[in-house]
Amino acid sequence: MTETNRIKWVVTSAWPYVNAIPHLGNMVGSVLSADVFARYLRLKGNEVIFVSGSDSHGTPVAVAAKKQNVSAKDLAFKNHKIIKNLFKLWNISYDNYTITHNPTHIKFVQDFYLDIQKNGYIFEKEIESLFCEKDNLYLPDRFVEGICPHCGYENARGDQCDNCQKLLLPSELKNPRCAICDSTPEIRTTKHWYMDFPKLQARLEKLINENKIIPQNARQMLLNSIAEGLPERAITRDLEWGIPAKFKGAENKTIYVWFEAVLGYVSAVKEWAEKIINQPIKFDHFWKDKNTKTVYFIGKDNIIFHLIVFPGLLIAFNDDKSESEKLVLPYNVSSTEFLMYENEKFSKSRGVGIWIDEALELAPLDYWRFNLIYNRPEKSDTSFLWSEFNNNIKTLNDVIGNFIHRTLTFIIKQFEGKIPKKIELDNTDKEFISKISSIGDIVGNALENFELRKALRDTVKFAREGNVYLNDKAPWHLIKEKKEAAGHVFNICAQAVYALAVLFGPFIPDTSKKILDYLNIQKELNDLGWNSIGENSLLAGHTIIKPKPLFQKLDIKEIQEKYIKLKAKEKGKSDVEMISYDDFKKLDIRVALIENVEKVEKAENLLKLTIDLGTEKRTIVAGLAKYYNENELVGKKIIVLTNLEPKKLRGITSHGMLLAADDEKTVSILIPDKDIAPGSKVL
RNA sequence: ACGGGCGUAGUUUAAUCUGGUAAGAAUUAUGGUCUCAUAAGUCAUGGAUUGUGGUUCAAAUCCACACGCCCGUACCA
Repeated sequence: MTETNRIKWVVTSAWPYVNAIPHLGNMVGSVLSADVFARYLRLKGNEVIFVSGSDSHGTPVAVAAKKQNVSAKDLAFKNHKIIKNLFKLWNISYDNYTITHNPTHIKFVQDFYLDIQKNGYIFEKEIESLFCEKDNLYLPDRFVEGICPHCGYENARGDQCDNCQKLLLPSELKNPRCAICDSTPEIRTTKHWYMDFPKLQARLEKLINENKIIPQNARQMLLNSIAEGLPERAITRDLEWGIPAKFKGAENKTIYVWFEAVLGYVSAVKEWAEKIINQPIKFDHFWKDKNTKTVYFIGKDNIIFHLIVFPGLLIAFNDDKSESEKLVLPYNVSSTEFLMYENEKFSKSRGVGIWIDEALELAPLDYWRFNLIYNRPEKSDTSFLWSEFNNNIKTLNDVIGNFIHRTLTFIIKQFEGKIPKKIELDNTDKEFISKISSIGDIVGNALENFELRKALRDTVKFAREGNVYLNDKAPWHLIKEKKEAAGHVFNICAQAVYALAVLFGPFIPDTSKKILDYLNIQKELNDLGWNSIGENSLLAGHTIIKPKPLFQKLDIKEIQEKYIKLKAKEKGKSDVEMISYDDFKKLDIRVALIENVEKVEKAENLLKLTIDLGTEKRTIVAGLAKYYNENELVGKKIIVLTNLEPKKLRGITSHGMLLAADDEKTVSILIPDKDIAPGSKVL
C-alpha cells in the first residue's frame, strides 16, 4: 500500500463525442470508473489530476449544425455545456473537463504535429478521393454506395460489400453514388499528410512487451496487430470543422479528430495548470516526470487507439527531446467490455437503453453509481437488467443501509448518542475486528488492480459480516443483563460504520458524506484518508447525530413505467418535424368500408382486409390481430392511406395502410364521426 | 472472411493464467429463527461448468472442432 503513496497520477477517461449525451454504457466504462479510481487515489494521499473533455470536431457535428442552421462551434459548445453539467450532477470529480475546441488544445496539437514532422514521422501523399459536388464534401469511404464489382450487389458501401463481405475501395464500385444525396461523385486528387507508424513498430512492440500491467487479453491482440504491420494513417482531412493543420501547403486541411482528441489528455492538464490553477509549472510536474503514472479508462473498442496510436504519437514527439522534456508513456489502460440494455445494444436511433440524463430522473444518483460499478463489465459484456437493478437496490438498502441504521439508532436510544466503551474481547469480537482492520487493504488492493467491481463487492460483503456479527452477539439481550456488554458490541459496530463511510467514498460519495455527517465528523473525507479505517477510528464518548435511513427501496415497476413514458415523450419530440402543405397534399387518405377480414396464417398480428373504396375494392394487410378480432371489424368504416407503395407482407400484397392510433398499450382504429360514403377524401 | 476475446445454477457471478477440496457466493424459491433495525437481519435446503472429441491418474481450467455472443481489421466518432 505504501507503493502508491505520494505518487503522481494522471487519470483520464475517454472523450465523449459532443454530438450525443452519454449513455450508461459510456458512463461505466470510462467516466465513472475513472472517477472511482481518482477518488480512491486522492483518499490514499496521492497527487492526482483527473481530466477529460468533449470531443468536438468532425463530420457529424458539422452536419448536425448545418441541419439546425447554427455554426458548428456554437452547437459544440452548447452540447458541451450540457454534458459537462450532467457529469457534475453525476458527481464526477474532474479537475478539468474541457473541450477539444479550446485555444490551449488547438495550439498544442498544431505545435505537436509540427514537432513530429520535424522528427521525420510525417510524409505527404496524393490520393484519389470521391468528391460530391452537390454536398461540397469529400466522401468518406462508407458514404459512397454502388454496385459491388465482385457479386453485383447493388448497395455495396465504399469500404465493404455487405453481401459478399469483400473489402472494397470506393473507386472499385460500379456506378458510385453519394450516400447523402444520391448524386454521382467525381474523382478528385487531394493531398494528405500521413503518420509513419511502420517506423514506430519496433518501439511500440517493446513498449507493449515491457508493460506488465496492461490486461493480458489486450496484449495478445496488440502484439498481433503490430506483427501484422501497422498501416500508415492519414492524419489530415478535407473538412472545415476541426483543428487547422499547420503543415506547409496544408492550408485547407484539418487534423483528423482521432489524431487530435487523444492529445487532449496532455493538453487538458496544460490548460488546467495554466488557466485553472495558474501554476504553469504543474504541467511539466505531471506530464514530464517519467515516474508519473498515466491511466486511461476506456471501452474495449478503443484499446488499439490508446495503446498503439497514442503512445506512437508520444514516442514520435519525444524523439528529439531531452529526458526532462519527454512526455510520459501510458502506465495502464483499463478497458471494459460493453454494457448492454436487457441483452440488446444501446442504440439512440432505436431508443434502446438509458441515457445519463434520463437515469437521474428515474432514481437517486448513488443507486446508479452503485449499480453500475457492482455490475461493471470487466470480463465479458454484461446487461443492464431491471431485475438486477432492483436486486442491487435491495442489497444497498437491506444489507448496508440497515446495518448502519440499526447500529446508529441503538447508540442514540440506549447510550444518548455517545459511542460506548469497549470492554473485553472474545473470539467473535476478535474475528470481526480483524476484518475491520484488513478491509481497507482488501478493497484498496482490488482498486489498485483495477478490479472496481470486486472492490465494491468486497465492501458489501463486509457490511454483511457486520450484520452477522450483530446477530451473533445479540446485544438487545445483553443490554438487559449488563449495559456495558451491549455497549461494547456497538463500539465495534460503530467502527465498522466508519469504515463503510470511507470505503464508499470513491463509489457513492454522497452516501459516504451522509454517514460521516451522522457520525458527526466534520473533517473532509480526503483529510481523514483511506488509512484511517481501523478498530479505534471513533473514540468512546464521541457524540453522534440521530440518523435517517440512508436508502429506501424503490418500486421498480413504477420506475420502469416512468422510463417508458420518458421514452415515449422523447420519441414524440423527435417525430415532430414540420412538413409543408404540399407534402401533406401528396397523401391520398380516404374513408373505406371493411367488407371482409381474414387472419393471416403464421403471423400473430396480421389481418388481411378486403375494403371498399367506393370506386374500387382492395386488399390491405394490417397489424391488428392482437387488438381486434375478425368479426368486430367487418362493416366498420375506417381511414386508409391509399397511395402508399404496395408492400408484400407474408406473401400478401397490401395496397394501402389502415390508420390507427397507438399509445404503446392499446391500438385503436380511426372511425369517421358521421356516416359518410366510402371513398370520401380526408383533408 | 481474418485476428482477438467470451460461454459456469432461473439470474448476476468466483475458481481458468499456475489442471487436483463436496465448483464458492449473491439473488430467486422453499422452510426455520431472532426482534435492535427500514416487512429489514440471520440460519438451513434445493439448483450450474454451451456441445462433441482429445491429452491426463485427474479437466470448468490444456488442445481441436462445432455452435452462440462481442470487439478489432473497417477511419464512425
